[in-house]
This record gives sequence, C-alpha cells and structure tokens, in this order.
Amino acid sequence: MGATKSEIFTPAQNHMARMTKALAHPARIAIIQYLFARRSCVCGDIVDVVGLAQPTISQHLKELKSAGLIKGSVEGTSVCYCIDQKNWSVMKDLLSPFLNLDAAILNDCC
Amino acid sequence: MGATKSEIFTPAQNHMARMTKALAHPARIAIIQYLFARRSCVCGDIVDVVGLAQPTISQHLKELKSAGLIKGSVEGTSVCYCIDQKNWSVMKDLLSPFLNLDAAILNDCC
DNA sequence: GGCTTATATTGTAATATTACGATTATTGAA
DNA sequence: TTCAATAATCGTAATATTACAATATAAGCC
Repeated sequence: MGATKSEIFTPAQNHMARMTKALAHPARIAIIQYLFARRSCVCGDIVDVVGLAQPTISQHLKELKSAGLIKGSVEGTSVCYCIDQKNWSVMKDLLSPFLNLDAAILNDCC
Repeated sequence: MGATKSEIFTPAQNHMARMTKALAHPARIAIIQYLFARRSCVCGDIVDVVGLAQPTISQHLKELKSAGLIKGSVEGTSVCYCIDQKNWSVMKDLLSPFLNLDAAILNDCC
C-alpha cells in the first residue's frame, strides 16, 4: 500500500490529477506566477524571490518540468526557465471544463 | 524538515495550493465528477463506482470536505455528499485567472 | 589549467499521503 | 433491544513529499 492506484482511473483523470498535483504547493504556485510576471526567468532569481533554499527550489523546478508546465535552457552559467506555453494550454483545456461544471443547477440534496 | 513552509507564502498562494492539493488525486477527481453527474450522492455508491476500499474513500471524502469542496449530510443509515456550490465557485474564481494567464504573449526565452 | 558562479544531485531527516483490515459508532428496522 | 446496514475511525505498512546541508557538475573567465 501507500502508492496511488492509477490503473483503476481513466487517463484523463490521471492526467488532471498530475497537473493539479504539480500545482499543489505554494512554492510552485509562486514560481509559476513569477514566470508569468516575466521579471526574470533566471533560476537564481527564483531562489531569491521565493525564499526557500536553492536545492529545494531546484527540486520544485524539476517537478514542474517533469509535469511539463515549464521548460529550461542553459544560458551561460545560469539556467533560464519559462512556462511551456503548449502544455500550459493543454492543462487549461483539461481543467477549465472541470472547474466550470455548473454547481448552481444541482438540486442540492445536502 | 518535511513540512511545507506556509508562512513564507501569501494567503492567496496557500489557498490556491490547498485547493489544487484537494484535487491532486485521481480518486478525488472521480468523486467530484460523479457528484456533478448527479447519479447519486450516496457514499456507498461512490465506493462502488470508484473502486477503492470503503475506508480509503471515506478518507478522500474527508479531505474534500475539509478543503470545503463538498459537504455531507446523514440520510438514514447512509450519508449524502454534495458539491459545496459556494466554495466551488470561490475556488473557480481563484484558479481561473491563474489558468488563464496568457502564455502566448510571453517572449519565450527558452 | 585553475577560479568563480550558478545549478543539479546526493543523502537524509521529518512529515504527509495512500491504502486497507479491523473495529467502532450510528441509524433504522424487526 | 437485538440485528443488519452504512459509514467513520483506528492502526499500521508502504510510499511520497518537503526541506536543506554537503557535494558534484557545468560553463565562462583569467
């Protein structure tokens, strides 16, 4: 036990959970917001702004990257991280219809 | 170590992370989808449909409830769970602007 | 080559999550 | 009040996450 039973869910459900999981930490929310704000894409700047230790940020960046939400490229001695526009869009198209499910039409039985 | 450092993030960032975390498991996605589909709101039916053991589903329901996304009421010997319309709406208003951040206007430096 | 800067990786401790068997309420019915 | 049905809680094992110090790697510069 202890590991998620992915086999019993649909690919879409697993994909959605994978995306929400990537966003399920305030540091990763902060990183994404910073990248959208476009002040900088440099890894070191992210470390300074977010306020966690460098290895911790590196770990969070790795998770965002493996989820496909960001991509990185080496720029001299530093590394530049950017939103992966295509995958971000895919995620949006997956999550938006879910969030927009209209709860108002439900006959509230609770 | 090991625990998230919530203190260093904004309330909005923590709130967003809390919501995405509640959705960060395929079983919880499946439960929400089932409740929106309105075939039933009965806990036992959820257990049958999702395909995890009853205590596991009960645990997931508890997490969704503590995140405020669902609410439950006792109906005889069973328990009825429903989407919490108000909080679902709050979450949507919090997450949608984030998801809709336009990546297309970014000058992609990676 | 050596030196500096920037980031990734390793190792590890603390904590959290996932899953389920066994058990315990709780409710309604006999 | 005893019984059956339903869901919650307890206990626990397996696994995953979070965080960081220490170290390693890589890229540019002298």
